[in-house]
Order: sequence, then structure tokens, then C-alpha cells
Amino acid sequence: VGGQERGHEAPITTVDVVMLTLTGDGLSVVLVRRGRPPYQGALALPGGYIHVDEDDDLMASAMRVVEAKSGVAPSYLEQLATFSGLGRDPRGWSISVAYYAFLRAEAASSLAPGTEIHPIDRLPPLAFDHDRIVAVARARIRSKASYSVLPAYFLPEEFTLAELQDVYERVMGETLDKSSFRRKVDEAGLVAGTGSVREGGMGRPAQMFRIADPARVTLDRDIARSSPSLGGPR
Amino acid sequence: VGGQERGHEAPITTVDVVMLTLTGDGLSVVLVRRGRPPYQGALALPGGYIHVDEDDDLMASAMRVVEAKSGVAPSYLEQLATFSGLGRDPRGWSISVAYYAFLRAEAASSLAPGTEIHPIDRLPPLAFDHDRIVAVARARIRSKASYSVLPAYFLPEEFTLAELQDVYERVMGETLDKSSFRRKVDEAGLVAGTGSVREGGMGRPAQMFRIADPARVTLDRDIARSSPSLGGPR
DNA sequence: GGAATAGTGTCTCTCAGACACTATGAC
DNA sequence: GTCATAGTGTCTGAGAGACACTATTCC
Repeated sequence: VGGQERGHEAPITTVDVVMLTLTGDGLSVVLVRRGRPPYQGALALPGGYIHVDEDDDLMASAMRVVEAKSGVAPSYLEQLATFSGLGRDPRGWSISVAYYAFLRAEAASSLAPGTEIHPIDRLPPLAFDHDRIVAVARARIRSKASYSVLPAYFLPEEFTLAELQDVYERVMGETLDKSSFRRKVDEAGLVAGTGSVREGGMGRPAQMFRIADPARVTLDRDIARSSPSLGGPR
Repeated sequence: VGGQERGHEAPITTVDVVMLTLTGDGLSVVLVRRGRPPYQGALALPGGYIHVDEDDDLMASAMRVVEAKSGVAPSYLEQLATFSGLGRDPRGWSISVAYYAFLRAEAASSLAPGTEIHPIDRLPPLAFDHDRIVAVARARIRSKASYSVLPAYFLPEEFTLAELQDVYERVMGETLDKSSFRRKVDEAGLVAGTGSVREGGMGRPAQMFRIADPARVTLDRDIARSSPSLGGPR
């Protein structure tokens, strides 16, 4: 290992995580206050260096860093994009591989002291280019929510369809029709009924569901699916 | 600059580009033969180190690297994803920020000697984890083609709708209906008619079009759009 | 006129949204 | 029974795919 090509310095490389949770104010981001320069005292995304001796890959780095800084483990973690350039860190040319993460509402109460939760639509100024990273994350999540079970990762492992619909509505910021929602969720096959029912509430007890296949988050392969598709066969 | 956190080595960081073009065999990838170890003599994606003294950011690095290795400038370049870990480079823990690029058919004839073009569905074994990078790129492009003007970047700046439809069909690997295709292209507003018409062919002359707004590739904001959307308001 | 390609009109069938309905629990 | 919530049935309107049609050029 050691050293890049002769004559070329290596950029500073870090991972940063946009960890999202759902609060009374809607989609919100977990932030930490920086204890060291640069941007000492400013709010920032939880992030840190790669530990080549203990991380298998960047996703492992992201998971380790976010747990270390926030004190909790996210229910979902996925790569967002990589940000780079001379301008984003006063120490010099830098690379940040950004991830986004989901945190179950139940876990948000166990966040480490010093962390803060801010609504994604009303963020304070952040260190580095973290505002831009959050903006990209927000667009990606709002978009991906519409064709995936991602929002279910804000809920406990078992949930009712009413709870799931509520989460979708808060993530998307719009109200959904119950019948259409259930039809889609059912046809998509992304959730599976557990046998159990919710006890103790008012009204008729609800069936419980869980994410059908954690490895298969979206409706079909990778990104974006049944789209306008520019005129297709049958 | 200089050095990471105390006690942590920096990973080897490179950019690699999946440059695509459209040949008689369909969607194809531009590959180069490696002149140095590791994987000396093997086919690989064009890639290289970051030059912090001349590149503004990683996209600039990708553009520089792909031009240097292939001899041509792509018509489109976008970040794909970042690949990382101990296993992918025999020299040690490494990071590759991967981009994908489109090359106009006209430019493919000017490729540097030593480059090879291979159909994306029948690739030879590649160096590092470049097979995996190409697989991710293929999925992303096939998906994104269905809701964007991306395939137009395989064509000259001005093109007819028949040519555009042909390109879409070859990228997607399916035949499209002419009427539906034109309706979508028109409604999406992603192409704009130039005043001119194609001269010299057989039959009725065709109107020429160009990409309406190079900054706005997809149908709406960022990724994926009019999707099932899990039941929505009005 | 015919051949070739460009471009349009229109039918149908699917499916998402709307909304009223039924079901099952607690009291 | 009423209230509250869960869950379903059905109508309708927009739009995608299919395909036949018209338009404009060259010969």
C-alpha cells in the first residue's frame, strides 16, 4: 500500500452519514456538534475517517462511524453519492463518500448526548458542504420512497398498514388514499403479513406486517421502474 | 493537507469510467489494456489517480482520465457509485469512484489505438472488480433510459425522432411503438425541434431535434418520477 | 402513379384515484 | 345499540399501447 502515484498527493477521504428519523416535525436529520477544527462547534453530519485495519469496506466504515458518533445503529444504510473537490474542506482537496441511513423512531430516544435532531426542511447552517449532501439525500429519499418500502425502516419490525401509510404520508408530505395504498402495498409484495394482530387499541384489531425481503427494497431491479417508458410493447 | 488521522493509513483512491457507445452489437463498453501491474495485460475500465493539483473535483478527474486513456471526450458523464474494500485491488484497501459516460457514435472511430469496444452483455473478464462496476452501470443505464433523454447522447447534436427511437430500442433491447414514442418525447419536453429538416434521404424529409436542456436530463427532479406512488391525492 | 419514410388520429383496455361501503373489535 | 378503526368493492377518468391512417418527398 502506501503512497499514490509519484508526485500526486492523496486527497483527504472521509465518510459522512445522513441519518434520518421521523419526528413530529416530519423527516429529520441527526446532527452532531464538531469538537475539533475545522468548523469547531458547528453542527455537522456524523462522519469520520476510514480505518483500513478494521473496516471491510466503506459501508462498514459508515456503520462504524455513525454508531460511534450517534450511539445508535440505523435500521437501513445505503450509499448516496461521493462529494469532492478543493472547496469543501479548508484543509484541502477532499473526498466525502456520503451514505444515508434510517433510524427507527423507537431508537431515536437512545441517541448519544450532544446529538441533535433537526427537521430536514429547516436545517441550521452545517459544516463543510453538508447542506448540499443533505439536499441530495432529501431528493433521493423522497423519490425512492414512492417506489420502495424504505419508509418502513422508520417503524418497528412489525407494523400495521395504517402505521405504514402514516409514515409514507409524513415522508412524502401528502395524504394518500387508503384503498389505493393497500392495493399497491399488496401487489408490490414488499410486505408480508405475520400471523399476529395488534391488541389493545380501539376499534377493529389490525393485522401485523413486516418487510418481506430486506434484500429487496425496491419494486424491481435497482432504481426506478414502471415509468413512462417512452412507448413500449404490449 | 497531508496524512489522515493519526494511525490510519489512507486507502488507494482512483476514478474509473464506464464509457458506453452504441455499436452493431448494441450497448458496448470502451476498455483499455493495462500496461502495468497489477493485472498487467488485462482489459480494464479506463481509470487513474486523482491529480489534486489540476482536477477541480472527481468529475474533472474522470473526464481527464477518460480522455487521456481513450483519446476522445464523452458527450455525457455522471457519477455512478463508489466501490471499496480490501479485496478489490491486490495492493490493498482501495476506493474507486466510478463514473459512466456516453460516447457519440461518430466519435467512436477516433478512439486511441489499444482501446477495445466490447458488447456490454458479452464482456471478457476484466481487471479488479470492474465486471461488477459494469454490471451496476448497465442496470443504471437501462433503468434511466426509460425516463430520460440519456440515449440521445449517443447521437450527433441534431437528430431525427426516427433515429432517436432507434437508439432507445437498441439501448432497451425492445421495440417501441412509433406513435407512443413520439407522444412521450413531445410531452416530456426533453427535446426541441430545430427549424431544419434532414435532406437527401428517401421518403418524406424529417424534422431535426436536439436535447432541449442539457442540464435537465430526466423527466423531473433527480431520480425516478411518475411511479406507482402508492396511492396519491387527486 | 409507386415506394419509402415522416408524422397523426383514434380505439381500447388497464389501472390509479376517489369514495362509499362492510367488518370487527370495545364499551 | 354507538364509536372507532380495519379492511373491501366499485366507479370513473386519464393515459399507454396498438394500429390504421394521412403527408411529403423521390423516382
